[in-house]
Amino acid sequence: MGEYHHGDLANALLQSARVVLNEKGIHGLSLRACAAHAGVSHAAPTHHFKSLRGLLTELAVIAYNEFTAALQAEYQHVIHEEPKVRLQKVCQAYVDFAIKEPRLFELMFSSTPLDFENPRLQSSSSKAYQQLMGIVHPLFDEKEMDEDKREQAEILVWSVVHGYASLLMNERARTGDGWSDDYKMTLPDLGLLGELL
Amino acid sequence: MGEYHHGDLANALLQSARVVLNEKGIHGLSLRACAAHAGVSHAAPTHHFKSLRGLLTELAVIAYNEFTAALQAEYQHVIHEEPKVRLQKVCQAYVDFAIKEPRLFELMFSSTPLDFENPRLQSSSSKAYQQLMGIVHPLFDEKEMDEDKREQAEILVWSVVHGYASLLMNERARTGDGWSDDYKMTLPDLGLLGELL
DNA sequence: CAGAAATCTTTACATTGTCAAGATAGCGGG
DNA sequence: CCCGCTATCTTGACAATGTAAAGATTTCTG
Repeated sequence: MGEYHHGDLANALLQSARVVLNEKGIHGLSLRACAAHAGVSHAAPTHHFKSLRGLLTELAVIAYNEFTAALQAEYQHVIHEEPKVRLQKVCQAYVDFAIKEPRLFELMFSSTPLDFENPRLQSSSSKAYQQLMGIVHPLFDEKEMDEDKREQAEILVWSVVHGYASLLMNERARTGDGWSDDYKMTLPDLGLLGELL
Repeated sequence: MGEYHHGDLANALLQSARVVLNEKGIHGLSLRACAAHAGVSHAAPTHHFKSLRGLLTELAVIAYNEFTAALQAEYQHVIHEEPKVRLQKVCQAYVDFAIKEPRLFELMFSSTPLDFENPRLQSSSSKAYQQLMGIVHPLFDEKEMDEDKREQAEILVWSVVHGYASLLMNERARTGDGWSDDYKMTLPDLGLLGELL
């Protein structure tokens, strides 16, 4: 059993962590459970990640990277559409990621104690933000807005899509991980806000 | 030391829980810490709340009630203003609650394992939702929208204010519980979305 | 006023994060 | 070829925590 020098135990543990995360949820994820799933001793993870916090942080880095990639992929896919459609579809991709990887989304944006001093996490999370804002920004080119208003409007767009995804995940948690009403999986037309406000 | 029959230990423990929550954060809140703060033995809380989950659930009930009360108070305060101003100010009250009681807001909407089967929690949380929707709904009276669109637009309004508050709390967690940029504490004018979409 | 019920304490145990010490493998220098 | 060095992993241990069981104490009830 005691195989020394696994080769790439750090990544193997991250893979195990992801499995455990999806099975047991974020609060069932323990260092010892990851170690057991990877087939190593209970204290092995400590030598690769400083602590549980360290492991969750590295997993969050992976999550942010996949999240950014998903947004980028959708953006490339709809790059020739008109601005409003682009925005709607990229925002839908935001929601889709939360639906497809609810535990990772939870890890990224819930109040999990991550190490925000970690430069890897800072980089990956700020890239995700820059990615989304880089997509939203061109929408303002036709409008007449000063820089302050632009930034505020960008934040509002981010807020609405993030809020929708968060509330959807929240409802998912309440109703017990199963969705009855599938129609909520599609983000409503953002133009409705334009009609209203 | 061993004073039996405290009188109202359940509420005393909830008060202690609130203090501990504000001091140590949601992950530092333990049954034993609450018991110690209330001056009782470490196993006392179990007899009033079934488990840690039970205590967090009751604390969330208090949080939802205060949240609803805050929204209601602001609504009464601006009831004579025009619809858009009403909406903006009530949404600001939503954000203000998150700013004033960040730990309670965290408890309510983060991925904390609460007992959503608890009828008290179901009641208090759904009341908060009904409260906000009851405020948003009159805004649609002048508009021509069918019922489906109305509901979707309501959800979007909820999403934008909740998303803004969530992202603000998120940033607060990253920057270490201290705000440098105070301007973010005021929700941007929702009319900006109208100009854009 | 005595037994019963409610309330709290004490004791105990499993789980977990984390640290320290030891064991094992791969590696380079003689 | 072999000795020692370093990285890697295991074993053992300890404190904190949730939680259950059993005992002690107070209040209630008939």
